[in-house]
Amino acid sequence: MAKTNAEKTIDKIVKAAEQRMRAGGFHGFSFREIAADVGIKSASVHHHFPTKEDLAVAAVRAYVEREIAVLGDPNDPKRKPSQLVASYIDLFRSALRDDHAMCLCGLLASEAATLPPRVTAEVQKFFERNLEWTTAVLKRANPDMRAKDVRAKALMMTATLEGALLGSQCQSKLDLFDNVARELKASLSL
Amino acid sequence: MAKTNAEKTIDKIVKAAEQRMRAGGFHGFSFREIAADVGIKSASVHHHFPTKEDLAVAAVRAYVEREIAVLGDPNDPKRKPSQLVASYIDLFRSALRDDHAMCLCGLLASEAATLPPRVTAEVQKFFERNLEWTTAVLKRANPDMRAKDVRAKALMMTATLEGALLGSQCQSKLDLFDNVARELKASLSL
DNA sequence: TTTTGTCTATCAACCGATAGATAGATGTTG
DNA sequence: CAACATCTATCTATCGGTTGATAGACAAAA
Repeated sequence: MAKTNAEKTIDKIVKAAEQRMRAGGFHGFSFREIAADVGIKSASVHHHFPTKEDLAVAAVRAYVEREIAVLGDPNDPKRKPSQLVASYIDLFRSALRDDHAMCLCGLLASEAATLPPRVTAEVQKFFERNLEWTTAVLKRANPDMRAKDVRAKALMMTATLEGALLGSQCQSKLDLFDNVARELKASLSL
Repeated sequence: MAKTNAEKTIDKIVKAAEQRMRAGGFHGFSFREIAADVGIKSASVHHHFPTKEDLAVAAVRAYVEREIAVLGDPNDPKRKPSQLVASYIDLFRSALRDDHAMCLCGLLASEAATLPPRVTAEVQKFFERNLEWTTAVLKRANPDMRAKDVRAKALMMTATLEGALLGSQCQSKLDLFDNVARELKASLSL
């Protein structure tokens, strides 16, 4: 089923909002900038997303859905846990290498205190979904480990990657990220 | 030597700017908000800090100097490396517990792409100074390790703590941070 | 004909920044 | 010491520009 013109416009708006937010956060972009990116007027953006909160929520949802889809099933027997971890790391790495940008939800999480409530809620979902996925993978890799310890390892994995993204993009050095990723892999003993 | 009234005002402005930025980033605060926090008018803030960039630079500098001063000498023979690491972790933890806020430089690093150049430069210095300190500590703890590996471990330590701050403050759960911190300590084998 | 997506035009509020007045502190000179 | 001059920190008032958001016209599509 082909997309209607309206759906194409909406996709373009959401994509532009994601990119702008990944560069400057929720307070760092405007409807007029988004409109210019897409090639329409700001009133037309408001027609699809009445408020800035609506637009940000849509952008975060799309981002999270895309991420979860790329990661796939953590219990897929055709993929080894070590491969899944590697693909998880590579997902974060690609944000830096391909988009030269932060993880959208990492950036928004840091602004959480000043975000509209529904945006904060969507960002929280990102971390919950990540924790489910990473916990499932690490549970497969460490079947004998206590659930609490698996969870702690899973938390650390995401935290380390988000933090590595922070530091690396500030200094725009991909090798910083790679050093951290290598060390992380080692500490997970996979 | 006592502080003049002007110095007191400047301190209040810088402190307010730090707090506002730690909540909403560079694009998330205004001169009028700062002025209201301090109890003066926005024109008076401009008198001390002509541009927003100037104010942000001053806030970051003060933040970094304070952090380095709290950490102290990484080679102080009276403090064991494990104690120094514990105090480093606690520094990040206190941001969450006492201020209910992000690390200023962690937040600004994520906005780096849209920051005025001198602000980005100060934030980079934060990470450089942190890397010097953590490398010195971990070198003491692992005298036989190759310098490159020590550096990687040091990078991971800061990255993990910044990332833990991100996730924890978004969900406003201190125990998330503590779980990550415990796991980090374990992986450093101290 | 109704619905939909876009437009133009506009709003009040807020933004960073500047100009100029004023009062008080500080310093200089007779 | 007294008188004058300068400097400093604040104020009020305002600038041009931007912000998120709304109203209403219009054309195309269903």
